[in-house]
Parts: sequence; C-alpha cells; structure tokens
Amino acid sequence: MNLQGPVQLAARALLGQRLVRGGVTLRITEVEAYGGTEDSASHARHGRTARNAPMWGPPGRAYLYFCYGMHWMLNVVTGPDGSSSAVLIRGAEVVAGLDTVLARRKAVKATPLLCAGPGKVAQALGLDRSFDGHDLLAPGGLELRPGSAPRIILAGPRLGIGFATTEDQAHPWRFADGESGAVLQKKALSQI
DNA sequence: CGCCGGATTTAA
DNA sequence: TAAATCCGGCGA
Repeated sequence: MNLQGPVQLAARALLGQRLVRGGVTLRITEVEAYGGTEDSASHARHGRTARNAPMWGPPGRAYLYFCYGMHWMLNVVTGPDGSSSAVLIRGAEVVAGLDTVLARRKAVKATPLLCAGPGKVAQALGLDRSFDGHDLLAPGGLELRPGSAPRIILAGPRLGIGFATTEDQAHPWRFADGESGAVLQKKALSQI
C-alpha cells in the first residue's frame, strides 16, 4: 500500500496534534488527505479558483469552505507554495475548554462523539469564513501545536466521496487514531 | 444567469 | 432516511 505520498504523510503527522483557539484545545483524532489536480475528489481538481486559493498557498495555513449549506470544514494546507493539497480535520477530542465546546455544539454533556465529524470540529472551535487562509503556525486566533502521536494508526478510504476515481483500497487517504473513541465508521479502517 | 450536487448533521 | 439550507463550478 502506498502510505508514503506527501499528503498521506502530512495527514498522519497531524494525528495527535492540537488545535487551539482561546481557551479551547482539541486533539486531532481523524483526518483525510486531499491532493491537487490529480485527485478527482479534491477541490483543486479543476485548478485554482477563488474558493480553493488557500490550498495553493504556503503550508500551515487553514482552508475553510462551506458545505451542504450549513457546515464549515477545516483543512490544513500541507503542500509547498504553488502546489495544492490539504488535510481535512474529520474528528477530535476535547482537551480543554469543554464548557465552551458544549455551548457552541449546543450539547448538554460530553460524549466521545462530541467532535466526531468535520462539521462538529469547526463548530466546536467557532470557525467560519473569517478563518479561511489563517496562518495556523502564528500566535493568536487559531493555532496548530504539537501533540501526542497515536500509538495505533488506522487507514482506509475517504468517506462520502464515492465519485472519486482516485480512491482505491491500495492507496488510503483517511487516517485515524486507533485508540480514540472519537472516530466514526471504524469498521471501514484497518491498522497500518 | 440558473441549475445541481455536495469532503454533513440531526432527529424522526 | 430526509430535511435543513448555500454556494462554487459549469453549461447555456
């Protein structure tokens, strides 16, 4: 299996890292890699547009887009300036700021699935269009910080993109922390 | 300029 | 299983 592509490696490296905004800290537990024009499921598949512009910029920036008319999706740009690739943050665990997260998620109590899903992650962090293109490596606003890498990594095909010709079992694009309870659809994943 | 299909979530 | 609800990209 080709697990060594640059986007795949970047995606795996993001597992365990922290997303920090204000008093809220999340630990990343699930990610999906998206390539450039060669990836039929990537927003960059038709080349550079106003929406996907952050994907073509320097790594370490955020790419946010609106989906299904109601959800914001947080991606981390990983490729060098001029290329296009990004990693979708699909799931996380709450490390700090639970009260704020519960309020934003309109939830009463914490469950393992509180931030299991890309829309949930962005909602927990209170993200919207204003964070599109944000530098995650600079202090202030939303920050990406080192964390504890998972001991077990699961891999499998991406979710909700059955149309992707890029997708096949031999080249996994989805990765998750095998020991996290914040991962949906674990059956579709296998240990690597 | 109008249409269509989503990298989804929630509740019934 | 459907409804909520919006916009980018593409064809006309």
